[in-house]
Amino acid sequence: MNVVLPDGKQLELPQGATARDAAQAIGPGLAKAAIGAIVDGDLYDLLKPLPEGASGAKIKILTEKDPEYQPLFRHTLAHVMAQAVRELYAERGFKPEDVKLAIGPVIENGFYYDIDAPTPLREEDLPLIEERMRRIVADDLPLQRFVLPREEALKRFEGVDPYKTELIRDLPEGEEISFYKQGDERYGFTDLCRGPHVPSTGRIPPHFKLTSLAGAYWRGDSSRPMLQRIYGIAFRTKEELEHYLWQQEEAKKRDHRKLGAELDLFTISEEVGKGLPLWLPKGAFIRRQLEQYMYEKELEHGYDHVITPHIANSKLYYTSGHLPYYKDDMYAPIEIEGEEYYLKPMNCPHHHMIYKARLKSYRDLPLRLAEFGTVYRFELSGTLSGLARVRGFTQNDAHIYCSKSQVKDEFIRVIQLFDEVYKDFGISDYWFRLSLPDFENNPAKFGEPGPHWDEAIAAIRAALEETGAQYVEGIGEATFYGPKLDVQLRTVLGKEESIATNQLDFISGTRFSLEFTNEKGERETPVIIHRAIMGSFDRFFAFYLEHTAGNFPLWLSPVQAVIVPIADRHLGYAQQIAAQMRQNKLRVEIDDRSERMNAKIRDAELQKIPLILVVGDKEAESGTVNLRERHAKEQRTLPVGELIAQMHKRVQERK
RNA sequence: GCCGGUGUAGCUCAGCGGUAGAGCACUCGAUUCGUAAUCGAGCGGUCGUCGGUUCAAAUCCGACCACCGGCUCCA
Repeated sequence: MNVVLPDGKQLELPQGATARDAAQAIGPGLAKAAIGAIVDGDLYDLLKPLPEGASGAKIKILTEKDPEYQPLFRHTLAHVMAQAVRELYAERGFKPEDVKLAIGPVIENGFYYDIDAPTPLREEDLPLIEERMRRIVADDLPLQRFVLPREEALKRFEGVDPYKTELIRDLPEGEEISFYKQGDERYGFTDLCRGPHVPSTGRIPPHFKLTSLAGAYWRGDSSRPMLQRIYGIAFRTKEELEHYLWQQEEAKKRDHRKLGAELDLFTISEEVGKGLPLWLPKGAFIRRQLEQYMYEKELEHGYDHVITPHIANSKLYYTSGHLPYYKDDMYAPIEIEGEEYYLKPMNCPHHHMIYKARLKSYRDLPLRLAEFGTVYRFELSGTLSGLARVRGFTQNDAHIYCSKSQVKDEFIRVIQLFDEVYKDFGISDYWFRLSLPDFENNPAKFGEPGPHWDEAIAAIRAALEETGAQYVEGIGEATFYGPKLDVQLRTVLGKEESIATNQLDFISGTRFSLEFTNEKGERETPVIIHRAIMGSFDRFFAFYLEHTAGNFPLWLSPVQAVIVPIADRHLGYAQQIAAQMRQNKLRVEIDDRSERMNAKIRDAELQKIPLILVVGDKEAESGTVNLRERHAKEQRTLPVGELIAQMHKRVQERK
């Protein structure tokens, strides 16, 4: 067969040749330096034969200088770790096969392996495992790849490792079943593996570290065994590893739970209940600002605001179809006068009843009902986290009732509203995820495919295309009543998170017998768009707090400025300008503690107050303030009136 | 909910079988100072909870609770 090198040269190779053979054919120097290859865009190792019929394939030999080879050593490290764990247990008197192995893939910055060990792994085992790993790397065990027929492959694992057995059984017929072996039977490790790997363990850069031990269900299914997952990170260079660790440290400083405590924004009290946050005055102020902002935005965009109670009769949720399917995710019912009431887990049914309260004409549509609706959901205790995952939260909720022909335009308006709002908050790195139904694997949830699904999906796709929004698609995450459009972003810790969600609903209209009279005088059922721009105020606030590291812009800062009098004799002047600023609706505090100015400035900086106003003799005489901006060393002096005008301008511009 | 880890003063942490400690914060006093921590004194803890072992438990053991890292879930 023929392969094409990056410089366009053709290379003739025998059938079954590997990338190693290709490198050798090019030259002995390259053969020595080679560590992997890119073949038609796919990462290959030196051990696996190039794809059959690869004639004309473009091949690029990788050396340690090419960052693309990173997954190779991360993958091999997972194997090295598995070997190390087996060695550790062998030392503790177990047989190697007592340590059962599930999967060990490459992930974003490293790798993990899911392990079923005879005794639980403990955190203190990690350094022991890491030490053995370093030795295996130093011993430079060569890797080999071999293929077995399905029967023989199964024979290796049957009755020994149920996980590998299941993996092989689930491989599609005709799929090649390959193994990678490092070292030998006496000192080494063999694993069922698709590859690719580095050619020997000595080629793994020593810049790795085991980071954590965690539980993980076999195949992510909570009804199956809980395995132990060891996470590791690995990089090509020491600098990359150190940079990553530094980044993680920095990110931890921005954790909204930490900042929430440091800046007196919110607290969670065990006595109130877990997942039920308490907003302290400063946090509550910002939350109110967010609500006020959204309230005005929604007015501009043609929404009507409604208010509904926090609980509802169980009948409402039978009508909606949420009971009994979501009963386990709701707070237990309250029995009153022989009837059951639930804390509301969502606002839609209440809004549907508002729609229904008066007869509707096509002239009323689209009808956009919005509410900052507080809902309660019984989330699993292990998932709760600060304000980002709670059991009681307030949604920036709205339901848009419209005709089928209006769906696309309404979705466009929703997407545009996202753009507008997120831009105002300086959030630019977000994308949409269109979640589609999975009829094949979950017919109970999604029912039958049909034109309503097709039309709904087509309308959302059209809206996304027309607005040019960035989006990805995912199968199986739709709701039972329609496709879902989530808004995704990345937290400071690099994790992808859904910040908001929108759903198209062609079922509730029927379930609740919602109607409108169309142009022809006929009764028609509206389609409903569930939309939440900020998602929940709680989670949005958590994200935004991390995004800004607590450096809120002036319009959102609970305290916009702190006045620092240099000595007590300047207190009168400080009070005078504070009064003047407050009359102009500015939020200002005076630091009148018996502290040195340096201490006051330091504390104001730590509290991330946007403006520090130092006043001393010079300022009092001239009616000015000395302004020091947050995190800026330089200062300027300006008249109080001008300061007020500048602050107003910034508040206006939301800067 | 499940797996692993952690719970000592409001916060950050030391102490890890023999009478509970430090810094910061707070209160009081002194200081009145020009751009990131002035000095001194005082207040403050049934060491997460309950039970066990021991002459003696913050310290060892068990159960529970909360939190952290994951898994799972997210209408």
